[in-house]
Amino acid sequence: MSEDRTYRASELEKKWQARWAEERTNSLDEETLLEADKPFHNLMMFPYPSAEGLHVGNIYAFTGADVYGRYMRLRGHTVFEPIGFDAFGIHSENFALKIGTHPMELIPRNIENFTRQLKRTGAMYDWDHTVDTTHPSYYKWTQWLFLQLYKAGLAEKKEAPVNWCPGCQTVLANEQVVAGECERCGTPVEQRFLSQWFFRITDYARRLLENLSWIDWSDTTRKAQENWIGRSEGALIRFPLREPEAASYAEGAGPAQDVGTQQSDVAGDQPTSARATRNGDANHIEVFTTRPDTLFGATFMVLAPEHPLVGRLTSDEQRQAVEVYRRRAAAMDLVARKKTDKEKTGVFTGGHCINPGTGKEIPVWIADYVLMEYGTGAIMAVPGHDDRDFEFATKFALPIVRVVAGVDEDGLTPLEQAYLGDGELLNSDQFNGMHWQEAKKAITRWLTDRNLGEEQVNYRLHDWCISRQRYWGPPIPIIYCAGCGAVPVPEDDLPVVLPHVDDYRPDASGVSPLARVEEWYRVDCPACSGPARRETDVSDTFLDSSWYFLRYPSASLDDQAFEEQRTQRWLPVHMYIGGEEHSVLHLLYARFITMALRDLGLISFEEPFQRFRKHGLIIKEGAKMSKSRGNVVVPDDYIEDWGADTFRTYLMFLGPYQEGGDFRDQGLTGPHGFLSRLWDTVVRSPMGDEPVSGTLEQKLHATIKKVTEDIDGLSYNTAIAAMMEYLNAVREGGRQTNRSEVETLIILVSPFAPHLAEELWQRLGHEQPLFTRQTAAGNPVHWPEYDPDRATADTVEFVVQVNGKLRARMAMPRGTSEDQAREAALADENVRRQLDGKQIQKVIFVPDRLLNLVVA
RNA sequence: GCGAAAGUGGCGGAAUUGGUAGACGCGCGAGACUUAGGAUCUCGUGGGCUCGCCCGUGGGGGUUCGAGUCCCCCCUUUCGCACCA
Repeated sequence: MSEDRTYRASELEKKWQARWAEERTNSLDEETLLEADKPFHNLMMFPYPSAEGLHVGNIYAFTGADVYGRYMRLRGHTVFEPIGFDAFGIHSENFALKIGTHPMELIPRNIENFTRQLKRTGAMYDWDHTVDTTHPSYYKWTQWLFLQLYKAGLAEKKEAPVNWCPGCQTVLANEQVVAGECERCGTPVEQRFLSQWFFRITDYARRLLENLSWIDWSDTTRKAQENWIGRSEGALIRFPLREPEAASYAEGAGPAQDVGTQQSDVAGDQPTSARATRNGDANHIEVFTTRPDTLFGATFMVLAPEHPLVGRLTSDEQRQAVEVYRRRAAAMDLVARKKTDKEKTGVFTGGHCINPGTGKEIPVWIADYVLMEYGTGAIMAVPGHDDRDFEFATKFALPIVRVVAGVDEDGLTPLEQAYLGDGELLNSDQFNGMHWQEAKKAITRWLTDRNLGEEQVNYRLHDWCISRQRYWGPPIPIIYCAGCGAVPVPEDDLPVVLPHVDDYRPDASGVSPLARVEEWYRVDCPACSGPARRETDVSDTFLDSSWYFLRYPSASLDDQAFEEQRTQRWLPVHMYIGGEEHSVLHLLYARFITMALRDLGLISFEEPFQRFRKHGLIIKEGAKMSKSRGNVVVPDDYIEDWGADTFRTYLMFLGPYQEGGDFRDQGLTGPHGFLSRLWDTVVRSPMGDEPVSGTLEQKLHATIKKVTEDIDGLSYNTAIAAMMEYLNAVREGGRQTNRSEVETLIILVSPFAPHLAEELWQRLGHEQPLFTRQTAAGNPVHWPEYDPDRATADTVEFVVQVNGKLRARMAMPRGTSEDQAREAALADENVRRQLDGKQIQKVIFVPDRLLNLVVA
């Protein structure tokens, strides 16, 4: 039976996978979902099922998560490890268009292929509780979620300048615009003004930021969110208006109407941010500044070209120039608009306002370097102390005044560039001599007393635009009626099923493909039964993924999105592992949705992920993997050749999991040799039944300790190295091995190589597998304990230094005293030669480590 | 420009309350064995030489008995953010 004794990974893995499927080893039954005593929700970011199949990067991510889940399971937890498919969205749709297959055919095919691949990796997914975001049974609840936010006033429709991708022909979220280009296709993004649905995530900016201080997440991810939310402290300051002499506004005339007509032909007059509604009242322009201390240095004001007060401030002489400039700015795509290296442009409006500090009149300009989307869309320009304002003032010969002086500087020290350093105020009346930090508070207080300003905190975060003028997404469940306005689809009528449309191509009109399907969008108004029309936009795919983790435990229920008891049992997610590329997109939205649901009383926690850890990225032979380079690792081939166990173990070994590493074909032989040797030890060579030998016992305990601690900290590479080291010691010199010496190792290796471990476990005569069907009571505890006393060696290698240089190593019993160590050191020939009869001036003794003799 | 992380043998990477630099693996060299297996086993493998030392963790300073680890300056790389007032 020699065949029986050869390590045939592929056959053996298929055997165990079949058994897991048959015995539902990894599926939780309803009772377990409801009652689990020690629940552990082990979540990984669900994949987008591309046509290319599972990428090695996916497997890397998933394996790291699966190792952790298996480890927790061996410690007795009931581990819920779900997987699903994030299959809506522009990416799928674009690909479907490209190959000419309808997404409703393409996506199920991709999902099937992904499922096959995922099963082959040996991860312990619960295939009875998966989600597919494109299935009506899932997006019914995505639509339901929208309705809950709508009812709570957190969803609103507003006309707004949005990022428009001419390539994908759709609106993009700010997060999907990378350096002014479409994240997906790289086309420069343009500005358009469309009526869109927004979620008021900015209402949660403060909480989203503050909770970052206590959630247990990878530091870099928290930092990325912190930057994205972008809190800045400063002041809101009101500058009284001085209207242009020649302006055609008669006293008492309603300027607002005029503003409206001025705006409409140029650009929308709505602010993007829900909170930026304060551009000033009839008599003031408001600005936000982080440097209220430089108020007296504000020598002019700059408004965004889209600012609603521009029309009113513009004088007749300047009107034409202003209009031309505004038109140009509106037409400009956002790449060009936001390029920082281009020369500043701008136009004087002819209008003025009063600097409330100096009481002097200052001119009001418009320029595209001021963005309507941030703050109030207007700035007080302080050219003396701001680089951008300095550049602008220099170009247009506007006055530059110094109001902060550093050491050895005074009011006469010329400014060759904006001064941003530390210093004291000058040219600022009663605030002269004050340190600028102090002046910030003092001037803000002074303004507050006069009702000309107040302290203000501003966030960079924008509201979340969820409308997409595309086909492949869940229709937004709103109906428009001439009489009733926007009416939510009654919950009983959900889902609003996405119809099968043959021509789902987007077009440049900015109107969704669904708007061409009259029989679909024509409906009766749910309120008045009159003729009405459905919303024809679909929602952003980030909405699908913002709540999927809530769905998993309740995935088998069709009467509610997430059932209370299950939710309480399994959420918040205990461990979430995923890529850093989702630091500010998915992870922020998921947090927002969770907070909103909690405020609505639908769940009882406000942070969705107790622990989040990012995984690193895999490169191939030192280079980024890409199709164009032709160096993409196709996992199927490797798994077929080497087995899933070797592939998994190698992926976890090639570098620190949280940092990624370099995939090298030759590298696979290392872990493969290790697993083969383990196999040989158990199966091919006779094992004795002696207890663990003395030195090995210490090594075994040290290994258990190391592997346990390393898996806890996701340091998989060093955990594997420790196991290799141990196995090498067990087999050293071809010695007779004992069953007692390898049995524990099989358990330690099982999170990485579960198939092999089960097979060896069985061959050692165990009737029950390591991973048994999970129950509410938990799992059998297999993970070994270690004895801390036995995990340390009795003998240490002790080092003797002379003047900090290594001169001798000697084996010493643990706990050797300084005197004994010194005696031994002085007996060493080499040490004696180094000392050369010199006077020992100082002795440093580190117990069980070293002795350092310092001589003159 | 701002922020974050990182620079260690031929290669992937170990080691930081400051205490033996290079664990483990790949590759390479020498040998053994053969049930020919992506074998296995043994020994070696940072550089240099006068064989006892010297040099060595991107570069340069510093603190210390002792620095890959701490401090200062600089260089390089990667990843975020980027006219955010």
